[in-house]
Amino acid sequence: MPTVSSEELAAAAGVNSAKLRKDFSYLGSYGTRGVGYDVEYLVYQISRELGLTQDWPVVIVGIGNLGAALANYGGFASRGFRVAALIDADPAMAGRPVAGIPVQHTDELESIIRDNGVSIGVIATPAGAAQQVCDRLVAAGVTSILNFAPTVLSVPDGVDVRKVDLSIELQILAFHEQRKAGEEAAADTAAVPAAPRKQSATDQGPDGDVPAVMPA
Amino acid sequence: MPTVSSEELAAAAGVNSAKLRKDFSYLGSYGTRGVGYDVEYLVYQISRELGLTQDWPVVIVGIGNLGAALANYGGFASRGFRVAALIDADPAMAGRPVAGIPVQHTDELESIIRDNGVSIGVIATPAGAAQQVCDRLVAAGVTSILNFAPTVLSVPDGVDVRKVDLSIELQILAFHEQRKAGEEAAADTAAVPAAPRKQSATDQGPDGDVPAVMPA
DNA sequence: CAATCTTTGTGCACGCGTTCACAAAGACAT
DNA sequence: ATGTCTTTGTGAACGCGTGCACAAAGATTG
Repeated sequence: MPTVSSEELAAAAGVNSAKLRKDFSYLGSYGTRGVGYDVEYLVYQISRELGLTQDWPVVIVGIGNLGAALANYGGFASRGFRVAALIDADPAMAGRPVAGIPVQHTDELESIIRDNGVSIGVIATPAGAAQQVCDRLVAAGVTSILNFAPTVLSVPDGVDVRKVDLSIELQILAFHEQRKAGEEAAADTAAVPAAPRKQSATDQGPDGDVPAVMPA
Repeated sequence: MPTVSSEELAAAAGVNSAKLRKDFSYLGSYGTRGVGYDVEYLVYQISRELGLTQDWPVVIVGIGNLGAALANYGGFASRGFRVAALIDADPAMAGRPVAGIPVQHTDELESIIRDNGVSIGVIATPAGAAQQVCDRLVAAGVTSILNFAPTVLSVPDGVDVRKVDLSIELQILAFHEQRKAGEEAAADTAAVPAAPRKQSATDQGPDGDVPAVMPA
């Protein structure tokens, strides 16, 4: 029986072994003292807790470049997600297969959701269409939405929305890049608004540590 | 002069006003007591601290669906990012414009990086090509990499890598969805590995609060 | 100019999460 | 079976971040 100790796992993940054990203990007492954790059993228990052992039918609405990329993305199937349907508002797209799945027209959105028992929807439409699509998804019974459109969606209570902004990660990289470069960078060309009046003692440009407002 | 108070901002963002003021204080003393923060000045200071006032040339490598989606993404330009070049290994792609930018062949990767002073690279290639592309980017002088390929990249010290896994957000939604549904869900069909031996008192399936291992 | 009122900036205390440290559990050797 | 050795599971302490509460600052009014 292949096993791992919390110490090994912690070293591999770069975290504290005690924290790892405490986290595992929330799932139950699956380890064996003096031996460690049975790998296969542990993997199954974590998978189950995370919902990876269930089959989640999802629909992707908006089959542009991004929607097509998502449909082709291999990581979904391996984590229990099944693309139940691809939906697009363009009639010219209807019937055309993307990633082996025929695109269906928006008119059929409601019936697709109901027939497949879909509870998770992915929105990859232009910003302008996102809220409307969102409303229809929710009305048809979807309770979780992954939003790639650059809009804040408003939904009723009980519906979860997660927004993915593809430029945020880039922004974080740029933030660190800026600090790597030090403050040798030339003053930038953008107009600098005048300070409101006073000359604060601490008003001396970026310096010191990473501000708490920035994600790590 | 239009101003905002920390109270107004905190209410809008749904956070504590004291924390917001403390965060702002890391950037310097930009508020005026009795009045609030000068909006224009505050926006500029935050933008500068986050690196939004600089111009960041980036290259996108791998112009498939995802690469094309990124090239077309409007959010980049508005945040100081400029797509300096699109690069693909397929000779058939070379010269073809995507989002108004001609695709260039991988052979030119090094010269593109050097000529444009690119320090941030985006990898949207298949998993198999990612590490090789990464190595070439780093050798050419790139020090920050945004990786959309489903692989863990290894890089020398001093190079930042951020990995974007499009299915992680979906997984988080599924996790919450599972909890919404309660434990009424039928036992799933996957084979359940036998418990190693003992019958633990706490081994009674998911229950209680959200485990600390799960992101919020 | 003095008094008042608003809002910032921050010291301090509280609470939560991480880490330490160890007793209990169980495997394994003798 | 008894003892030793490894590793878990967790109580307790520590440290950090959040939020409270207030003094200081400055605008505004009479």
